[in-house]
Amino acid sequence: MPKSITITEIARESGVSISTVSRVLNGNVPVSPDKKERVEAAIRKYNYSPNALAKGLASRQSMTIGVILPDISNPYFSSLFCEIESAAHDAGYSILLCNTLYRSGSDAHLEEDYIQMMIDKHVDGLIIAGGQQDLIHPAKTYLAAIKRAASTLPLVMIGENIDGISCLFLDRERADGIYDAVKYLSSLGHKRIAFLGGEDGVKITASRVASYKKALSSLGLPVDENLIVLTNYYAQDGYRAAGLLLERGVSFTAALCINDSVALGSLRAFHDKGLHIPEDISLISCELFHSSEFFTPRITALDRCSSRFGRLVIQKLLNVIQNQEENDSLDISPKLIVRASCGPVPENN
Amino acid sequence: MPKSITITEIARESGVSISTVSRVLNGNVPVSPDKKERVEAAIRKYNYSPNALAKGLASRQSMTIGVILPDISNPYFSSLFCEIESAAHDAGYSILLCNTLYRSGSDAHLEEDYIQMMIDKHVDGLIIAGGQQDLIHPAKTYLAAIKRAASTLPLVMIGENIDGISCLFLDRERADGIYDAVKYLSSLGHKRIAFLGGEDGVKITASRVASYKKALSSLGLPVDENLIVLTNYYAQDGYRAAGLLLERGVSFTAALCINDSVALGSLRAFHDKGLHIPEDISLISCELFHSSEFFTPRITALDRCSSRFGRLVIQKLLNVIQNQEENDSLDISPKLIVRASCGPVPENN
DNA sequence: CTGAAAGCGCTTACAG
DNA sequence: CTGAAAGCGCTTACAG
Repeated sequence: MPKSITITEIARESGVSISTVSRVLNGNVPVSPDKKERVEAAIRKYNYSPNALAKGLASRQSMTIGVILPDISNPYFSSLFCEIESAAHDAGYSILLCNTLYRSGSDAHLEEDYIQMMIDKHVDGLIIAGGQQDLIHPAKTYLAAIKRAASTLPLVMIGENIDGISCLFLDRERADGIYDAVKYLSSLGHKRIAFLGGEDGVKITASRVASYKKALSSLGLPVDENLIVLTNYYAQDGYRAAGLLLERGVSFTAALCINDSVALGSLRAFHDKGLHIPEDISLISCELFHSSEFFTPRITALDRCSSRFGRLVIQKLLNVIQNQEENDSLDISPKLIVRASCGPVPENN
Repeated sequence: MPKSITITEIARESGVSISTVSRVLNGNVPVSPDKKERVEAAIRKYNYSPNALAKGLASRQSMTIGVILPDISNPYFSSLFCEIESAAHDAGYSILLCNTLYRSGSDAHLEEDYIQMMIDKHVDGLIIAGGQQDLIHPAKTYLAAIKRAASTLPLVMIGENIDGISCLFLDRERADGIYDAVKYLSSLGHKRIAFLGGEDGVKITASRVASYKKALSSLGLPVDENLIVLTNYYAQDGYRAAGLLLERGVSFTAALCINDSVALGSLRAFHDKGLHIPEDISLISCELFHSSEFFTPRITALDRCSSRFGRLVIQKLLNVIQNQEENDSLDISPKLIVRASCGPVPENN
């Protein structure tokens, strides 16, 4: 690869000092028009563009933001990421993305390593979504890594507060959504409502299950642990959860699925057993991705405004990095999008 | 934020020169055991980790690989990315990801800007998937940017060869898959087979449509332009394409969809018009993502081994970066996964 | 408005 | 095996 030309060449070519070239490049200090013009001509002539590594080292700003998440192929994370990337790019930052593949008890890459890597690369800010922070009991080494990161750079964690870590926690979880969903099912006459998908030991799951139980109780409906089947967050997990529920032989007429992917898998599993939605079973997704409106039937779902939330996240981080005022508060309360997957309780129930 | 400690502190603390610290850090040059031990102790004591920016500047290796793609929320790109990221991480590289949001004629971020940014950040290698390179006629400025990148760093383009650009082109497209799909439909008695989704002016679409036409001809089936509806690559585009096809009022008994997302949308559109799959219409997806096996009905689809392809891409790039031997050739010929979305031609046809 | 100089935190010949 | 020195390509007080 050819050696790229540097600020020194541009300075020589235009007969000024490198300081002056730097000044026209950054445009923050006045430069005399004629010198400015000569420098700009040289820049154009050589198609010069400054080395961001050198610039970052000297200015202590890498103009890079780090994002660590477990699985970019999960629609929740990818839509979050798109918002973050887009706004970051508009602000002049590029994104270092780490996909940890974290799943509890799997052979994932270590999140701690990724966090250290972000520190080493001197990102100007770091966003961590998902992963061990969502565990009710994260590993000590993970917490230590988070703490170290928080003391080194602006850090935004997408999730619940963790004691002893001082950084910005942004929690998208809102309890009211689940209540609305259960109430809607209840209004259709459903009494035995299952909960499918999500993962044991994970905060989001625990909190949604808790909201579900609370909603049932407050509506005078029975809470039955046999109606809760936790697996994971993907279509295959919805398929498995629905299958397990049916195997248990408990009666139910409706189910909450933790998200669209799980709803898709559950749909498939019920269909395989000859059960129809919504005639036999009513289904609601607790978190809408972009696809559920195309399922058959179209799935009633909670819209948690993930994409707007992504914008909030990056805005808050940029505010911290740039020492700016807070300006935005955002309504991300979940909204129930009623579609075709719920119906009245079947007659024989 | 506190000032992070540097190699100088470690050198002072352990009573050696920074050269020696550098040597134990990189472990390529022999260092006496006692000094080595003292340095390592100091490193542990201060939890020291070298500044990757400074290291990159001095060593001319940023240990970063750039990936530019149009939409990470598209399952094709996200699964490709996951493979790339994982293998890159194993080799010690981190990934700078740019999501250009490129769609022909949209207000996307300029791909040229992203390419320049990658050059500025001195990535050790760059992978470009999708975007303007897939157009039959890319813009001149885009081609110029690609050319500049190719002359500056190791570049892998995922797509067809472009004249005048010397970099590694890796094309995943294989003609035989489409033929197999059409032949399978033909064997079920279908004669009027539609093509849904994809985008006009885009190479992949053009090549799949060409393969489709060629397959029809070679099987003695009629080619009818009215049976081809190009829109785009997402579920909503499949929905729209199927709707447009029905509006045209041409008769058909089967359809090829350009990918799983389009198949999902088409499925929904046909269902809305009271048409059943596979009883009324047989459907095949020309590119499998992870979800079609959960659709109702399960969709017969071509498996193009995208994830294995991702591994190939990063391996080739690393080979170039590290001047290594080529070792891997990979079978990525498409395989038809027969599921439940195709049936015999309805009797009245 | 401008240049010389020091510095950002590393690596890498070079001489020993 | 080891240290002093130059250098990577920028920025940023400092003095004028």
